[in-house]
Amino acid sequence: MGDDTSAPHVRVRNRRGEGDRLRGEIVAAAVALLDETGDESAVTLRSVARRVGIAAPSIYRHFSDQPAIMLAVVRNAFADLDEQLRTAVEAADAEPRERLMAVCQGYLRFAQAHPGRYRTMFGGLWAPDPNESSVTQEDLAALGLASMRRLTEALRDCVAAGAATSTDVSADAVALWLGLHGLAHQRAVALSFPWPPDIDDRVITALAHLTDG
Amino acid sequence: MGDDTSAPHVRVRNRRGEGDRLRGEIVAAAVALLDETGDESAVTLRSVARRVGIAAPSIYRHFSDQPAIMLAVVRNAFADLDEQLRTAVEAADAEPRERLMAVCQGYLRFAQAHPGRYRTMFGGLWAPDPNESSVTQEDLAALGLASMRRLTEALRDCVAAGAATSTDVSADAVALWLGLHGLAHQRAVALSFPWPPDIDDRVITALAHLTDG
DNA sequence: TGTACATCAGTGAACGCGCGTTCACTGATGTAC
DNA sequence: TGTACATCAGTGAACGCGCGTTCACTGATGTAC
Repeated sequence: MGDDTSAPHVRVRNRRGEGDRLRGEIVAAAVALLDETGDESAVTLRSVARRVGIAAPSIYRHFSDQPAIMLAVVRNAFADLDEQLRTAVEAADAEPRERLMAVCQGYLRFAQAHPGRYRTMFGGLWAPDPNESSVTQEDLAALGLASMRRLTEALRDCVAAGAATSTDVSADAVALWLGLHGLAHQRAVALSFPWPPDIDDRVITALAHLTDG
Repeated sequence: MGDDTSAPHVRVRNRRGEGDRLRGEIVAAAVALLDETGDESAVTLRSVARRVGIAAPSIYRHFSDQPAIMLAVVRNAFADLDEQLRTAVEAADAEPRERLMAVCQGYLRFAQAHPGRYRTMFGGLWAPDPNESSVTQEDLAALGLASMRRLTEALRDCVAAGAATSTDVSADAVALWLGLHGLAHQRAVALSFPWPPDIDDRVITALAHLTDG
């Protein structure tokens, strides 16, 4: 569990022309630190460098500063989340209600499997200062859009099939996401909480306006 | 806006026997820093001391270490939240549906008015390490209970009056809280988000299983 | 009423630490001739 | 095929900073006699 025992990891320098590999290693190390500690502030430039097995200044070849690493981690996490939702919906059978449940459960599973990453994605603290960052506001707002879209489509299909009674799919999809987020976030955070056994279904069914059966 | 212009604040030393006043000033300063920056990590022992106008070591007379300040801030915030819910429900008229809406709106108003404090209360990062803190796990779990209770009671009254169709009030109150939390947290965090105009009612009505009208 | 003294409220200097960042550098390796 | 050299991948030492915490202290003030 000590830093010395994990990853003694004698790193071999990348071949000439393949220096960009290090970028990926840096992000992976940051993600690992985040998942292990669950604490954003444990992901420092120096801790990441130690984890990768390089000198701290080597990071500057790939990231302009420390917040840039966090930004890459978050982008990466949103891509992972969307990928998980995609495979969840593909694995489900054709029935719209099943597909919606699959998307929702996939979302909750992601949060439960990676609580540190989830908290960071939606915690807002990693966000670069808009005054001195080149990352635009729209750029950030777009991050959750892909997942939101999957949820909206799944809900729309339910309504079309008569499995849900929503009369404003876009707005209800947002409401449904808020419920999932509340659930996912609290699970990612709470040490103990009096969870009712069927809380997932309870939240999803109510917010999606699913019909009985 | 600079630290030098705000609070030049020549502090007068407390009278003998009234040293405990400083404890309150320290918590108030920590809350102010949290509300202003929205960032937990900006609340350091030294920044709090600067804000109060005392030397950093003076804090040790009242708090054993830095996490102890955060714990006091969080306890204080939960007490404030419950107080706000109490007055909200008192101000509402007798109709159960109105009272439930008042509790929910009071909750959302608190989060919107104090986003930094809200994030900290439910962010889990301030939590003292259970291994080296005397604060018990139950102690922490009890923090949100008072507010949860108010929500449950309001929902129960709705069901009794036929204004809501829940068949498991305790579980549905948790579900309702999760929706409120998702909403409150996302509002406290997001720089921009495509909020549907009636999102509050949409979330509350669905999760509380309110009947129409 | 006067005075010695214990206590209280708070200070100032110093410590070691990990942090982000800079700077000038090193040594291996692909490439141009 | 040989070789000079530009480039690339990464280093090591150092900087100033703010942090939490410790230590021995100071000076005002209430209290006991």
